[in-house]
Amino acid sequence: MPDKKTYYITTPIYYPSDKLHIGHSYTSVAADAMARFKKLSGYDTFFLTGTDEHGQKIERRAAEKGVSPQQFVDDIVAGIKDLWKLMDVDYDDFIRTTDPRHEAAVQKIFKQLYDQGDIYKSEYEGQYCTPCEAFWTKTQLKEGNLCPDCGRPTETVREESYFFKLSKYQDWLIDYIEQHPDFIQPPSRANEMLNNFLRPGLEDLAVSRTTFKWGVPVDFDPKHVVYVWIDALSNYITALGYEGKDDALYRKYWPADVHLVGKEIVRFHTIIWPIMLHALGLPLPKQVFGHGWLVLDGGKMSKSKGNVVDPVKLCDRYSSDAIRYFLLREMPFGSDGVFSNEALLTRINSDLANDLGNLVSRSVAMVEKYFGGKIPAPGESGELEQALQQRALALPGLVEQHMNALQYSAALAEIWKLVGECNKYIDLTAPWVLAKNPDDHGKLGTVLYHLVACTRVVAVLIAPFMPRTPQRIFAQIGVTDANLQTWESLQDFFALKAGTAVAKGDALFPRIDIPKELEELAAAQPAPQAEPVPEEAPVAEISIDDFDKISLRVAEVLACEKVPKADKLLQLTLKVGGETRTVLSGIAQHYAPEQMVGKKVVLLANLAPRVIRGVESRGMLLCASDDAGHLKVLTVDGDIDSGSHIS
RNA sequence: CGCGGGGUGGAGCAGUCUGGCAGCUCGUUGGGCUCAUAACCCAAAGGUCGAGGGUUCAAAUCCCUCCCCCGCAACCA
Repeated sequence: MPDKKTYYITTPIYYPSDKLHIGHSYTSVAADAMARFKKLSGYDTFFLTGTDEHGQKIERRAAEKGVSPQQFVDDIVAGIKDLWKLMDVDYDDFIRTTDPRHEAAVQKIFKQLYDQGDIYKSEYEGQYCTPCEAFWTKTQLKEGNLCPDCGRPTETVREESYFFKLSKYQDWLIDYIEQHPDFIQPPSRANEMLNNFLRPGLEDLAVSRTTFKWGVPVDFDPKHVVYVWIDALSNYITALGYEGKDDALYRKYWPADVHLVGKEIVRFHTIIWPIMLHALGLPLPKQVFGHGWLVLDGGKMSKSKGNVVDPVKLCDRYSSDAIRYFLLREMPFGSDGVFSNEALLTRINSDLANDLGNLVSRSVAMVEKYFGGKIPAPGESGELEQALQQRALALPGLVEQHMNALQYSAALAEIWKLVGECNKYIDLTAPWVLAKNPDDHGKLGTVLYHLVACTRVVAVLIAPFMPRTPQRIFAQIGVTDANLQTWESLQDFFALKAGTAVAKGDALFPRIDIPKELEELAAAQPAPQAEPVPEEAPVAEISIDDFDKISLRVAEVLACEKVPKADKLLQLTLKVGGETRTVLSGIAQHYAPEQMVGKKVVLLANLAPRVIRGVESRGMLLCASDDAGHLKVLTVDGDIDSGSHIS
């Protein structure tokens, strides 16, 4: 048997610090559908997913729960695997960065890069927050070098670190990207990478850490662990056995045909990863596809908004096939799409229940009613029949074209055109009229045969997208022979034998009463939860002496204007007793400048001055804010002279 | 001038690269049908294609200017 063409597709490896949400399902379902499609259409396919399990965040999460990091990730990974099972995400391998096979290979990769001089040891100077045990870059820090996590001051610390020479390869990469327009998809993402990162110049990348232990040790310098870049990205080849005992899979499947990634991590996959591979002398993946995000009605998904969409609940309620269909049909793969319950339910009703489900239902019902449940033999084909046959025969090719461009939505739309044609065909031929005249019995048989035959084609083609529904359709139209469920069988429109017994079953997708359903969903929606507050450090008690260090004054806002080019900053001119000062405050999204004028506000008056956006701010306005993001400035209760002291 | 995406009937989108009657799904209205999951089929209404200018026989599409929205970045003492 000749070797089949191979196809290797990957998802990102997810970070198991929390349960996955519908956004993760989106990527995995897309990868799964593609893998299934390629298998169906004759490729030797390999589909990899997995988890990125190292790092400080996991280490800390585990410590908070009082379990070992390994125990912590084991639990979450079990949940992730359950989710993929529920959603029929049928991966060929699940790589965990804690797998010994992976860790060993990562050490070898790291060593090789070091030996050839692409990784060198140096010092990494950064701001370190001791309580959080975390390094932060200059850009991550809050003003005054405060820790963005806990708000406490950080100190400048030099940490020994290994660095990867990205800069050495940047010109090569720019060239490569320009020469390979398909490498980064959609093309807008390539522009983003070139303009934002590559052309301005790359800095060498710190690829090891000494501040936490939960990672792959650098074998020749065990005080270091390999940091996320090399550890995580290399999964795509370590899973195949690269640098392992048996690299047959690597030799067979690498380079990958496509890495599917969310748009937020395109950067790592199109800059760091290609450079790593190139430095190792390995070929690059053929394509990195950055897909869009599911955006919720009310904005991005977040726990504090209480709008995280749980894929498990959706699948339980509507079936995983329905959810998969929605995810793949609703939006073009490269762009963001809105997820709403209403959009989901409308899709399920119109496409799945009304169009497809009802077509199967009415076709099978007529075979039962008019032909005693046996599929009739087709008679002579008229114009309508020939048109249907041609469409059905052309369909696999069209679907394949769209899938090769990762246009899932277009592929499904193409399949649904045939569904639509069938429904129309029923109206045009009016089988219930034919049934009344015994002379038309043959014609009636032709009509019903074509309906069932088209249904078979549809069932075969939707299998990659909706793995469960085809079997339910086959059961109804009497297709038991596996040979009638293959890609090849679609070349013969008449493959289905007359005389086959049909069996009417339950509705494939029961119609949903949308207004009622939306009400129930709203009622079931959990109230917005506060973000679990692991990072909130307890505030230490202070003495009255500590408080005496703080000078609070009443200040009157004389003038106020927006700071140009800053979304959040207002520049206020304040009268504090006899003195006038300028203070900047990040409240522009809550107050218009004119609203502030005349207010008597509370000023932290003895705060060290600071220059922000070129303006010196002398003091800080006191404001109250809640978890939901509301913000109010503090004012005094009634009139009192500006400059008054507050204690 | 920080980077990028977007503005097309009531809603969500395609079409823009490569100029040629403005299209799809949902919704609305009217009609048809009774095999079917109140499903299906047909028809209609509904758009100054964000604004203005330019090129052209012809612009949603190409060029210039401007406005608005969304990410990212910045910023939030």
